[in-house]
Order: sequence, then structure tokens, then C-alpha cells
Amino acid sequence: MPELPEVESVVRGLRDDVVGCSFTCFETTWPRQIRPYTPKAFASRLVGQRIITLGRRAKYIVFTLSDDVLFVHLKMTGRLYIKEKWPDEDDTYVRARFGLDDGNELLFSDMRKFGRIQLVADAEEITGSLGPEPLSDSFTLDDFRDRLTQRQGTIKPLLMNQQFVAGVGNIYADESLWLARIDPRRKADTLNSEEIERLYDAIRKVLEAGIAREGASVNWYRKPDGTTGSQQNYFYVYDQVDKPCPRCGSLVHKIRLGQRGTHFCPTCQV
DNA sequence: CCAGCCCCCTGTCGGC
DNA sequence: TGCCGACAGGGGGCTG
Repeated sequence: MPELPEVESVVRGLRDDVVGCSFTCFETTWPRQIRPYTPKAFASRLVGQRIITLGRRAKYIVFTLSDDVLFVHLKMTGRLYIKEKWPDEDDTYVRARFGLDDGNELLFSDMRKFGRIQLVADAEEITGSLGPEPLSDSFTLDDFRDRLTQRQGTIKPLLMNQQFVAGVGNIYADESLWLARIDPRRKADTLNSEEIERLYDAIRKVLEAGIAREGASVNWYRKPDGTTGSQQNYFYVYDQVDKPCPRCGSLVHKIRLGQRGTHFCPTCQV
């Protein structure tokens, strides 16, 4: 559920609290989520390293450290926050604790244990195969058009393919296709030039709106201060089954596409 | 390259 | 009421 806007909001909410700090300790109650694989090896490599910058790449939270790079992926139900700034007393889903040298604790909570915490020397090991950042200058219409027209697959799963475009997940894929008035079942290479341009604009627009509203709290996502984002109050079609399409009034349909729930307007998405 | 399936997990919800 | 299967959906892996 955390997609680009949600991860970006977490990064922005944490940055001032962690940049400049060094790690003093690390412990986990679910070692399967970490790399290197054993808590001991992970901790001994991490402790003492200082956080130089905090950023985001695709749906990864990226800590650039004095020696290594720390990647945190929230997957479905992950949360990352400073314990002292989180409103609830006890979080039963805390899977990892990072001690910081300012006395605070950085907690990783994850109900479903899908999240990942990885420490690598070379960031490329994680980011090497990722597609372009859709909000960066390097994501151009021409490049998008070139790569899209070479694909024969279904457009919606393609938008969610992190090697094709980084950071788009199920929510923002559905929202982008609605805004661009494109049926999510279309094959990529059948999109004409105008449709491709509409889609390019739509992807950027829905992601920017998501960031401006600090993400969509459909169920588990929270910002590092414990509060919800508000993008869920502005969905066009996602999670809006049988509600009227905001554009034409037809009832929103839900189907399965690529093993994912897919919401769209059967009338004005063609 | 692409579609479809399973798996990793846990909580919620609807049907019986 | 309580059990059970479906579903939620990010990503990796495998097969045809």
C-alpha cells in the first residue's frame, strides 16, 4: 500500500529527526526481514555508522550512511517512526529497533512481515534494475513513449512494474488510468500518441497530488507522527466500487487484473 | 517478453 | 456464534 507518495511522506517526516545521527544498536524480533541475514552480523556492521542523508528511490526509503547504504521497504503494512514521536504507547508489531545517538529510537513496525531492511555497500545492488523516477526530469514524455510502444503487455500491470516506472502501485495505477481515460485492460502498444501523453501527465499528476496530501491511508499507512494522509478522501475510482464516476456518473467497476483488484469506469475509460 | 500461479504474512469480512 | 475461505496488495520466483 505504501507507494511513491506514501514513502516520500515518510521520508519527509523523518528526515530532520535522523540525519546527522549515528546508530548505537540494533535488534530485531523477525530476522527473516533483514540482510545481512543474522541480527548479529547486521548490527555489527550498522552500529557506529552515521546517517548522511535520507531519501527515496521507487518505494524504498534510502539511508545514505558513512560507509554503507540502508534500504527499508515498507511493502504492505510497514511503518517507520521515531518512538518518542509516535502517539500510541505500545505497538505490538514492532519488528526492529534502531538506537540513535541522540537518545531516540527508530522503530520498524510491520504487521504482515513483508517489509525488508537491507544494508549494502553499493546502492546499485538494490536500485540497479529500477525504472525512472516518474517525478524526476529524467522521466520524459519521449522516453516514456519509446519504451511504452515496445511493450505488448496489459497497460495496468506494466505501470506497476518497477522496472518500467518506479514507485507506482495499485492505487496510483488505477487513478492514473482513470485520469487519462484509458481502460486498464488495454495492451500497451495499442495506445495512440494522445493517450500516451495523457497517461504520462496523469501519472505525474496523481503522484504529485498524493504527495501534497501526504499519502493515502487506506488502512495501515501512517506518517511518522502517527497521523493519516488525506489522499484517500480524493480517490477517483480506487476503492469506489459501485460509486459514481466523478466524470460521467457511471458506476465504478472492479475486476481482477494481474492478480490485483482493479477499479475503473466502464463508460469513460476506453 | 508476457501471463498466470504460488509464496511470503496477518487481520478483516462475508457466508453458512 | 464460530468456523472457513476470500481478500487485501508489494515483490520475488517459477513455469509455460
